[in-house]
Amino acid sequence: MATSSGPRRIGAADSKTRAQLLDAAEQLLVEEGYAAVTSRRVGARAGLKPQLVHYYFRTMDDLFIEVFRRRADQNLAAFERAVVADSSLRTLWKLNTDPRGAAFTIEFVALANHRKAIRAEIARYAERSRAAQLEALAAALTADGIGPDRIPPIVALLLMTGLTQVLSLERGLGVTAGHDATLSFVQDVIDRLEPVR
Amino acid sequence: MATSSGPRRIGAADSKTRAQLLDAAEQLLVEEGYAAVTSRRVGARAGLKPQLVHYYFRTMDDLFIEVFRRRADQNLAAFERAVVADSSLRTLWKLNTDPRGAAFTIEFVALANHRKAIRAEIARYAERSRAAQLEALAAALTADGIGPDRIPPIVALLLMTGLTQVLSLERGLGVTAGHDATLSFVQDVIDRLEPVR
DNA sequence: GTCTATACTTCGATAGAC
DNA sequence: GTCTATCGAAGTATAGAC
Repeated sequence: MATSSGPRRIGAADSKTRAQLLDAAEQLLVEEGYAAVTSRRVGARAGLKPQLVHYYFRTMDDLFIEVFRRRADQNLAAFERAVVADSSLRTLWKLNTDPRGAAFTIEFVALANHRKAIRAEIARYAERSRAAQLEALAAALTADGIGPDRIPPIVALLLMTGLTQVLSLERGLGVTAGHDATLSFVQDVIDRLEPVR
Repeated sequence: MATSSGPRRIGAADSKTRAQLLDAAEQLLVEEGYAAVTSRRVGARAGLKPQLVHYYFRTMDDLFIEVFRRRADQNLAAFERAVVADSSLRTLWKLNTDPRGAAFTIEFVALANHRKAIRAEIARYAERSRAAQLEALAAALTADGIGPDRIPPIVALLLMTGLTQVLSLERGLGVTAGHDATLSFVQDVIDRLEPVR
């Protein structure tokens, strides 16, 4: 049952202003970390009044969730488009090492660590993303003649994900010793499995 | 040259009160994330006045750095003690999968993302830790008959680090599909290289 | 070494006029 | 849909008495 005067007005989901606020929030998040994403600063970055943040998003958590969902959906769609075009191991590796979005991911994992609503949203995306990647990788390994007895696809996926993750994380710290050697080692393995013609 | 009245008093490094504040800060960090580590909450957790935080640590950044340094030194010392006692691949893997300190690491990486002084401190530790682990892993691989032509130690190290990292990160999100299969796969590999007698 | 007191800033969120 | 105005809470940091 609604209260007497209505809980509070909320802006339309297809508003242009709303999209501008999401853009501003995402920029701040990537450039300065989630602590910089406050209603006041998001408003200023968008050239709008901070109160509009609370008009379009009930709480700051809602804003974070919408920022995450928007980007996550885009990433997943891009991955699936790329795999349809070319599902080779080489392509999957290239998609995984794409550095864009590394800062984005780190911030959200940190946020997830102490905000339940956000953790739930990220977990849902992680599972969807995992399923899509596992399917693609399993197919690529089979095509290259690597059966699950050699290495189960899930193991290969976790190794690949972990490796790209640790590389981008260390790069963020300015620690890059051994990175080039590792990248060319992986590239050699792929080149041997999938000779360039 | 010191200013007329002196910049500000600072507490002794061996103070018991100071150690209590560090303990409180570390607990808050692990349990609730770095956003919960405020002078007021640290003071309350330690059963002390919040102003004492500023007496023992000039700024909150200084406090974070001391928290990090203390734990990092302990971890590094423990690693080196363990390796001296037993430097097998099996032991190195076990040390790496130890879940304690996963939350700790995540919080500091997030912090490093937007606080320069902290990033520098973490980078220094990452390099020291990397060198120690690389040395130990290279020796273990050699002892097991795996030459650098099979897999360069740095590659093996980044794979191992990345894998344990992604596993603990996902566990934090509640996403654990495929984890058991992956852990037992790694265990099988180790068991084959280093048969239990 | 610890206390009280306090200056100053920034935050989330809401009410109500336009 | 956007504005002004504002409340109340929480944060960092400092000064100075005890």
